[in-house]
Amino acid sequence: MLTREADYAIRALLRLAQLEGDRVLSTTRLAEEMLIPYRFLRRLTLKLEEHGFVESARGKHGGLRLARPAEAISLLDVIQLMHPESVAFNQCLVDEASCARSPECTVRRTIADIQAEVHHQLAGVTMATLAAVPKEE
Amino acid sequence: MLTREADYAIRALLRLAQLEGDRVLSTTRLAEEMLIPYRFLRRLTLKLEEHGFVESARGKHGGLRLARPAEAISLLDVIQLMHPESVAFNQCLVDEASCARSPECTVRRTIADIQAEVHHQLAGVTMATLAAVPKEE
DNA sequence: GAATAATGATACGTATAATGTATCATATAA
DNA sequence: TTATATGATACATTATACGTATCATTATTC
Repeated sequence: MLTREADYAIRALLRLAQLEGDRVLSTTRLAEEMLIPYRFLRRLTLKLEEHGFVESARGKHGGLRLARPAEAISLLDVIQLMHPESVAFNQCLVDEASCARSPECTVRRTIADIQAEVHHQLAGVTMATLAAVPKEE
Repeated sequence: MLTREADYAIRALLRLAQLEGDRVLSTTRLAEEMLIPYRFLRRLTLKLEEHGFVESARGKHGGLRLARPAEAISLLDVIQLMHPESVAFNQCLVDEASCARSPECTVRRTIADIQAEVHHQLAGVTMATLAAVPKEE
């Protein structure tokens, strides 16, 4: 399950992907448009900036823009940044030492295969993909 | 991420799937063999029984066995019983009313598609599938 | 029939994390 | 110089995952 934080991050980045040129959008408007709690978004965008997903302009008429092409930001990227565990399918696939069983155990291998497939799919959807969908949102 | 409860349930059912005939296995041994905390397993098996996954025999030499064929118990079945949220990929896919956005929003539809694919895969792996793997566990 | 070994049912405790809010500092445009 | 923006943290509140504990009931075996 996506956390709200990851969900909000995806929606915020999607909106920024829709901006033209090097326009910026303020966090205030971003929060309003995407129905995200303002203060939550503020904290969240700091992390996005820290990790090179967005750039910010301070002061009046400041705001945010993507720091890299929308094609270069996948759902997997965002989720792994915001909440790595939500794309891990079992504890042992995050922390090997957390499980006393064999690393080759049937359950682990089976779950790992499914996880790999999901990661592949999540990596295939980028902010450009989402932004290209005729908007209904 | 699978919860420990779901993980344990899968491992317990897998072990029971390996029993021959209508043999039973006690919770004590099941816990030992599959490295599951005994009391946790006790509570967990009640739920499995309540929902028709296992049958129990009480008294001395009692224990548990599968209540239906191993082929008829998929990973999806078990996870959905133990922890439905862990196979839901977003809050809005569990509780429509939790989100004020359009049901047709891009993010929701995209995540829903990926969720459907994962469910398909989880439904394709049964306790019989797992039990058939040459054991290394 | 008493002792033993098993499950049935439920209640309790604790630590972590998700979600959201608040505060103060800093930068920039008009 | 004022207003509007972000930078950086700290705080509060639930919810829940995980594990433990307790008492009752059933069936086998000697």
